[in-house]
Amino acid sequence: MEESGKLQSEENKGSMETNKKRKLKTPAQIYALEKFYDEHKYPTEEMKSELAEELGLTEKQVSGWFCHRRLKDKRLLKDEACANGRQDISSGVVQDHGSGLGQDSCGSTKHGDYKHLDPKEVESRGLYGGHDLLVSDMAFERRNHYSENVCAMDDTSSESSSYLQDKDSYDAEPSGYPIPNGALPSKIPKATTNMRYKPSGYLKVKGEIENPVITAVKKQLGRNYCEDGPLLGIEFDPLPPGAFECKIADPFHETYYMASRAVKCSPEISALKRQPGLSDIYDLYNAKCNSQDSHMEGEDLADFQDKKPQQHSKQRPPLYGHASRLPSRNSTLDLYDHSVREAPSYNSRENCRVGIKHGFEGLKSDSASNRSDHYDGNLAANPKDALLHGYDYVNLKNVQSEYVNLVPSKPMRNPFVSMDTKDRGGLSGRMIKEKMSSEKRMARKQCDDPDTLRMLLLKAANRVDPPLQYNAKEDHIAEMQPHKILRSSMEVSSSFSEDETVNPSSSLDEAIGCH
DNA sequence: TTGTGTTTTATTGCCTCC
DNA sequence: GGAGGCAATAAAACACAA
Repeated sequence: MEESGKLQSEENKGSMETNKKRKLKTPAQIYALEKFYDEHKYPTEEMKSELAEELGLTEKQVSGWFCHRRLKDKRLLKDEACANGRQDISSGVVQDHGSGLGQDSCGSTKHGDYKHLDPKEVESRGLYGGHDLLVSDMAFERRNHYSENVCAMDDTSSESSSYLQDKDSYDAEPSGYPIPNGALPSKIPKATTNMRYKPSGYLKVKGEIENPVITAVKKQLGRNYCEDGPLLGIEFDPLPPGAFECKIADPFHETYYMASRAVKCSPEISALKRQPGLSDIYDLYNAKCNSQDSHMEGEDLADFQDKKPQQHSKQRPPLYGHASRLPSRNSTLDLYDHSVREAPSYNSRENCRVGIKHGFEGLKSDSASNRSDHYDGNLAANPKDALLHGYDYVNLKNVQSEYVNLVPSKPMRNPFVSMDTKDRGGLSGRMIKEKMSSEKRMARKQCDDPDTLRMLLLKAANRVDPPLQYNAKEDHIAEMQPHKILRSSMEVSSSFSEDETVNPSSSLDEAIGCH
């Protein structure tokens, strides 16, 4: 805490001396804060300290952020209330698609309740994020689709289910939530833990009851079902003509196609797939996305690359100018950095902006310093172990990387669970543009940032699903073909030795170096 | 490239509660 | 009186249109 505080203050000093510019929080920090805020609108001093420490911020900053965040919520709630009349008209469509619980989440009475509830009381009661959703929650959830997305793999909408379980987990020992591959992040920062990083699976949503569709998908996938998404290497059959003309008419039978729809349907994606480099990752991502609005994916990678230099030039000086200035430990900031920077692709306007505003900046600033520092120190230093032993070294990164993998170019859009439909419907042109822009940046970031890329690749390597391509019991994890992924995703021409296969780090570094 | 609008962050003052 | 929160304000950062 003090370290971080000092760190922060020193940084602030340094920056303040030159100019008293405010510092944007990194996406990682934003994410952590948002996540935390999602659970604790009014964190205690202890929590703040903890969070501040984890994020490398000062308590003051954290407090201020929460304060502003509450104000923001309030304001948004107000706006929401103003727009309520209009929303009510279409509430039938708006509410919780596919879950059948829409009425619960959008009741006008909830709003009234909120108005009469002391926020602190509300928070202390754990109403936020719980089943007993308030309008504020809904507003937040809509806005904060980022967290939704993150949870999309942890649990597409685990807000309700996980919260109750986790509500009082702040002081609980990080138990290491099982992540999709069965690996347990052995060490998850408290702040992280409290942010409900429950990689309980992409398809774990608001309970089975709430998402029969998801259950159906699971059933359909059978043994091929992977908690955190489709299997690497799965090739979905081409869609029959006109497969998408009918919108999830029968989700129980069409989910299979939906899962691949994003990949197959979008010409941009198809183009992307042809693109050497991100294609595999992209596939990985897209396969997981079950995206329904592939039309929004119209971001040409070439376009990314064209603009890349421009973006680079726009980058501000690194927030953390030097790795040495950072604590050696794995801070939450660290942990989040890889993933969250790419992650902030909220559905909401607000969150969208976060992604836009912070995503790139955070990446650049941190990638130059702490990431290489800590990340390499942990994962790259012994990526083999990281691979072999799950995610011991990667901690939250792994959990986050679940998300990272999903966000190379677009946010998670779960057609079953999210409020995307509504969001999209409500998105202004600008929002959409921003959203797309944000997605674009995210993808670009992942191309630009070696560490992120490595993270992606490693994650991808870990995601090769044994049941499909290997016998999980027989095949060693080292055989998860990281090199294969590398080749396909990085277009690394060189062949890798066995050692390289075992030690993806070197290969990755090499690849990244080439990159 | 520039102007404009929006969002985010930081600061400050006031209020309430213990 | 101190701590914590809220609200107002300023300024920076950012996106976008002209």
